Amino acid sequence: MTPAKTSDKKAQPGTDLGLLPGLVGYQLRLAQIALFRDFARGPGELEVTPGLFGVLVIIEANPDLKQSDLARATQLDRSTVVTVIDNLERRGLVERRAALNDRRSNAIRLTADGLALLRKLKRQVSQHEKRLLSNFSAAERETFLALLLKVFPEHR
Amino acid sequence: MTPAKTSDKKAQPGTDLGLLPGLVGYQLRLAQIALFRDFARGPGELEVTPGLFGVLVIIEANPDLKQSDLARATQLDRSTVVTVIDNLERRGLVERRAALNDRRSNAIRLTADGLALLRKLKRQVSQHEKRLLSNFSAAERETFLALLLKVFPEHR
DNA sequence: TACTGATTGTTGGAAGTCCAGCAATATTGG
DNA sequence: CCAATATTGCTGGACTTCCAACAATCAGTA
Repeated sequence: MTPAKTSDKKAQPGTDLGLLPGLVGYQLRLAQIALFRDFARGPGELEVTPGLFGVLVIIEANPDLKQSDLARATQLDRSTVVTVIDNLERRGLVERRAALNDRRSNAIRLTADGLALLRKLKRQVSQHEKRLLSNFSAAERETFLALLLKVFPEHR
Repeated sequence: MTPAKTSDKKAQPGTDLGLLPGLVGYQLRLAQIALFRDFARGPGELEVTPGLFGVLVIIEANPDLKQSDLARATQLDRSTVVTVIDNLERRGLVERRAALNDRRSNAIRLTADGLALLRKLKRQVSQHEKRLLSNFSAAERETFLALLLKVFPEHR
């Protein structure tokens, strides 16, 4: 959930990056940027960012979710979730209902359109992952995933 | 180079994350977010983001760098570099000089203050890396770095 | 039950980033 | 040498995100 459309930027080889390439933090950052740029790519490009995709998946998996819980699950601020849901609601992918037991909360759920889009997105994301890991063996993929989880274990 | 100060958000265990946790792209994203949040942490907190740190390192390693080259090296847009340099210049860490051979370009270099700050930052970043990899053996660190580089090899 | 404190969604303001387009300057081809 | 093209830094507008503060509502306690 950040800007970045589809510009094809490559690193400038002529420039000295100093100590950066040896920093795991730096490479993690670069990989994430590249990931974001690649996400929307591919034949059937749908107007969704990795963050929005995550939001839709979580809403599908947790019908009538509260916005605050969504915020916690996605690591977004509550106020950001307001904007995000505004966006998705305007596009008819999601709807806010009154929660049953709590008059403060909204119960968020996918609309039929939202569900249909999510189906397409899942296929697209699957392609994206394939592309991402095209150089990886199955074992490497597992190792990579395990190491990523190890970075900040307290956060999951 | 993104917002995010120091809020202590943890994942909500009660919420089903669906297929997300199995996606390398998702875990990469999460790790990057956690990385960002941790970056400024620590005893001597200096007001710099990972992105700004990278900018300073590159400027130090390439005296009289042009803004456009900086943009390519940092994967930022040229217009974003304008803002970033404005910021650093206002803080007296960096200066724009007229380039010698090209009247369009600026030659960016660190000021004495910038260099001094960068020294401190390097120590801080080193601590950050240690924290980041506190659960990693040396071999795991190497493996992790190698796998990160493998994600989008065409970009380096 | 009535207070006190927490939680929920929202708004407003700030920051960082992107893209499209601009004028000034460089570079290249005829 | 000149015209066409490319590059450079910059501005303006749009997004996304954050934080701080708020009113409404809920939950726990005296």
